[in-house]
Amino acid sequence: MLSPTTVFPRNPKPSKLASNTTGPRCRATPSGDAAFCAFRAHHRAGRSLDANPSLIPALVACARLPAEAEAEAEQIHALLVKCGGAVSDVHAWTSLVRAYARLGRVYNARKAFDGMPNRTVVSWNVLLDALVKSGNLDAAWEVFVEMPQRNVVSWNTIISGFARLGWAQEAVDLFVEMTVVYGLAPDEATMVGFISAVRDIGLLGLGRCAHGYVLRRELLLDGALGVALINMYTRCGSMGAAHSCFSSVSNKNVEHWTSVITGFAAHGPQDMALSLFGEMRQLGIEPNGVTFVAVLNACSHGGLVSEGFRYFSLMKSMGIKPTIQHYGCLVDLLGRAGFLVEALNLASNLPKDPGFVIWSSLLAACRSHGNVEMAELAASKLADAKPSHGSSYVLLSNTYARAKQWEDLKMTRRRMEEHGVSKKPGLAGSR
DNA sequence: GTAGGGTTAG
Repeated sequence: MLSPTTVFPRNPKPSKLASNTTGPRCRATPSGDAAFCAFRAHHRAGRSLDANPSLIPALVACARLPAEAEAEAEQIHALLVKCGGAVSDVHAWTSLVRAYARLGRVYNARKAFDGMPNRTVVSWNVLLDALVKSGNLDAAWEVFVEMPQRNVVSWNTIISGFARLGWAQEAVDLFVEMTVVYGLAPDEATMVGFISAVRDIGLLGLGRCAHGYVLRRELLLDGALGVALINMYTRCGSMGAAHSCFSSVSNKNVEHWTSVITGFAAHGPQDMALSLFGEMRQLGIEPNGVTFVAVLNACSHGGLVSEGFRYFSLMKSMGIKPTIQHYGCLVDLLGRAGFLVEALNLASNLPKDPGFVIWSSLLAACRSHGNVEMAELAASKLADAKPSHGSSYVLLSNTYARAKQWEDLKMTRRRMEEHGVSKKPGLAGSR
């Protein structure tokens, strides 16, 4: 850690923000935030932390820019440690807990919280959020139960936490408890968490009810709420509802567009996905890497091989770095279209480990194009990547069945039993 | 001057 007396790093270019600050002249820090500058100026002028009017803004900046503000955050951290419990203001303490949390120092956040002279429901909510964000749902739940008061924000934090970390049913139950037992009115953020949970369970009817509530309350679809609703409908395969919901969003951002494009890419018509992508670009909305996953997926499901590679080049020319998902789409694109050798070539020469999704995509392509030899290769790669993956055996035996290789089929079934792999039918699938 | 939300390859 840096010592409290280390000088803040200097930036050769003074920022616009810095010239607006009062107090002694100073230059902007590399993070470009005037708050640190002002904080440092007051510190240099000999003010104690408690009397530094820029303490909270500086801590807020640490929380907002955790990556860029690391040096600044470390120094404020050091100053706070040195001053012990000198800071008495509950807002400053709360900002400190949040700054630690956003910097990934959950232990420090907890320590600071424990040392607070007094707490408000906001302080509790900050701690709760810190624990949820760190993925420690057990600790978060303990805090939620222990809190002296809870408000809508507390409920939203725990509900969205459960939903995000894969506990959708629990999130739905908590939503019911909040609304029915405690009589609290859900707001935008509550509905986002609830609708995401409903989406994961696939409860379209409950999703429609949630949409109805959103309309009655006239909640804004501009932000995350619109995205959550569109996504819920697309995952349930209700593309008509997804599209009309998308159309009703007044200020569409890249995530609204990406959600609806993802839906048409998966469920068709795929040219709808591509024309929406064109429309989006004409409106000047910048696609991101996720948008291109959807676009490539549309090409793959629509059998548009050369278009897919054109979009892939376009993506790179826009400065977006391809990820394993993009390569996965390309392998799928080639494989589905019957270019099995090219697909295998691409899969074998990826910068990263292809992972089980790519091998199972290739295996599925081998099955539908009847290439037994390559199917065996893909199946063995898939078994290496994910030994318990039942679909590997199923796809392979389907391939043998198509090729009428009954002995190989029997052997595969036997191996499946030996490994204790079973394929659960229908809804209770591998997810 | 302190709190909560969303899109990703089979």
